[in-house]
Amino acid sequence: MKSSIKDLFKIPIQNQEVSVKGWVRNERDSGEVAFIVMNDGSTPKNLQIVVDFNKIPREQIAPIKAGACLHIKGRLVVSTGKGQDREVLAESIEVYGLANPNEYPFQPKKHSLEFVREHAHLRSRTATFGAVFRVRHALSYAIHKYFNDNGFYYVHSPIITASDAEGAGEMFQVTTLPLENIPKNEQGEVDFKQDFFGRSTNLTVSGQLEAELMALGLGKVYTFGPTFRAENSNTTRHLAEFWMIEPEMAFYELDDNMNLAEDFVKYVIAYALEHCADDLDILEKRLLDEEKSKKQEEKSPMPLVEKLKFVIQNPFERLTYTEAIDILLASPYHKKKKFQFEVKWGIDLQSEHERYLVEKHFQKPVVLTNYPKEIKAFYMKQNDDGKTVRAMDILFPGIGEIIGGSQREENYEKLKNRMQELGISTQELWWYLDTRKFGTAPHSGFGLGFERLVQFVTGMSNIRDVIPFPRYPKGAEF
RNA sequence: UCCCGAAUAGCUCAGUCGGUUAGAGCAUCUGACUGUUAAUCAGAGGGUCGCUGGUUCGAGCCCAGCUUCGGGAGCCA
Repeated sequence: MKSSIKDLFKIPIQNQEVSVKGWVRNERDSGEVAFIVMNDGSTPKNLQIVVDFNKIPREQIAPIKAGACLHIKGRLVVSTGKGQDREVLAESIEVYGLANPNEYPFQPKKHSLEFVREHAHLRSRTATFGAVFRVRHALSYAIHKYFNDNGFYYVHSPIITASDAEGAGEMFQVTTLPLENIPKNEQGEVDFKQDFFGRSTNLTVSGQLEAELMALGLGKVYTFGPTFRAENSNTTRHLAEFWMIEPEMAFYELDDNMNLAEDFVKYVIAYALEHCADDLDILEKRLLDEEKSKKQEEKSPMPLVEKLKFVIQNPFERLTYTEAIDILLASPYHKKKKFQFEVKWGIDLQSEHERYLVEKHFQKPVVLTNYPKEIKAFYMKQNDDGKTVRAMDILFPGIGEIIGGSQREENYEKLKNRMQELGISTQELWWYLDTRKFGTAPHSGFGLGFERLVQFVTGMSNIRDVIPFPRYPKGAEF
C-alpha cells in the first residue's frame, strides 16, 4: 500500500526517501527556499515540504498555489523550524494539477462556513470539513462495530416503500408516470395501476416497521440507511435526506431499550474520542473561535472534548413525562412566564421546554419516558393507565431529541384498535399486523438521526455541514 | 411555512444626513528577503453596490416586489 501523510507522521525520521501526494494548503517563499504545506486527507496534520531553489528552480514552483495537487519525492528529515517535528526536503516535484488562484475558491485564510458550504464539491479539502467527515466515518464504523459485537444483525430496509402509515412526515413520491400527461381513472384520480409498482410509492421515511418484521425472527437487528422527508423545513437540524440508525430487539422491554440506547450512544462517542483526537482538537478550536463573538450566555458551558467526556462519564437522567411536566410547572421560567408555549400535562414538549430540562435543570442528557399516547405514534405499547405509552426520548444539550424510541404494542387487538382510532389503514399494513397475529412477542427499538449525532460530536451548529452533500428545500445542487 | 436580519472587490467587512472619483484588511500579481509557520516588507491591479421596478435634480443609502443566505419557530430525527 502507498504511504499517506498519516503514515509519514508515524515512522522514524531517517533521511529516507519518501513519496508524498496531496493538495497544497499554503505556499510561501523566503529567499532561497520555499515552503509548501500539503494535506492528503488521511490526517488533519499538514506536512511541510521544503524546496531549495538550488535544487529545484524557482520558476518550477512559481505556479504552485493553494489547491494544486502535487507528487513530491524527497527525504524525510527532522524539521529545523518550529511547529512540526518533521518535513520533507523535496528532490523532485510532479504537478498533477494546478489550481488557478483567481478561480480556486479557497484561499490560505479563514472562510465563513456559509461560503464554504456554497462550494460543497471542494470543501473536503478544508481543515474543518476534513475533520468533520473523518469523524463522521469513525462514528459510522463505531455504530456497526457496536451492534456487531453485541449480537445484532444489520438488515437493509427498503428505500422505496408503499406504506405511508407511519405518519413521520411528508413524503417524496416515486413514480414512472409521465408528469406531462398523468393517467387518470374513471373517478378522475391518478391511476397508479399504470405506475411501475402498480401502486403509489414513495421514498421511505423510516425503516422501523420493516426492522420490526426482521427482529421478530432474527432477534436483534438494526438498520442504518438513508431516509427522506419532504417537509419544508428550513432549520439547522433538518435535512430532506438523512441517515437513520434504527435498532429493533425482540424480548426487549422499555428499560432494556433505554439501557441499550444509553450504552450505545456512549460507546460511539467514546470511540470518536479515542480514534479522532486530532480531528476533535481542530473542531474544538474552531468552535471556541466561532463562539468568541457570542455573548456569555450563548457560549457552550464547556469545550467540545470536555463536553463529550462529560456525557460518557455520567448517567443520563431518567424521568417520566409526567415528572418532567411537574418540573417545568415548578420552574422559575414558568413562574416568570418566560416560556412562549403553555405548559400542561398532555402537550407535546416544545424546544424551549426540552432545552430547559437538559441545559438548565439537569445540565446533562435526559431520558423522558411514558408520554401521553395522543402525541405519540400508533405502534407504541399502551400502558395500563390508558393514558400513556411506553415511549422514551433521549434529549441532548444543543440539539434536542437525538433518540426516539419505544416498546412496541405487541397485542394484536390493542394495536388494531389504535390504528382504527387514528384512521390508519389496517389493510395496507396487513403484513405489520401479521407479526402480532403469529407468534407475537414483546419487542422494542429506537431511532437515532445520524447527522444529529455527528453534529453533537463535532460541535457543528448547522446540520448541512455534517453531511457531504446536503439535501434541503431548494438545495440539491451537488 | 411563519417571525427577524442580511446581501458592497476573490474572501471578511466599513461606507456618516440621499450629494463630486465607493474604502480597509486578507487573497492575487510584481519586486525585496538564506528557514518560513495564515511569514514579513514595498508597490500594483481588482466593483453591473443581489435582481426588477419606484421616489428624487441626484440612490450603495429611502420605498415595493422578487431571489438567495443567516438566526429563531413550527413540522421532526
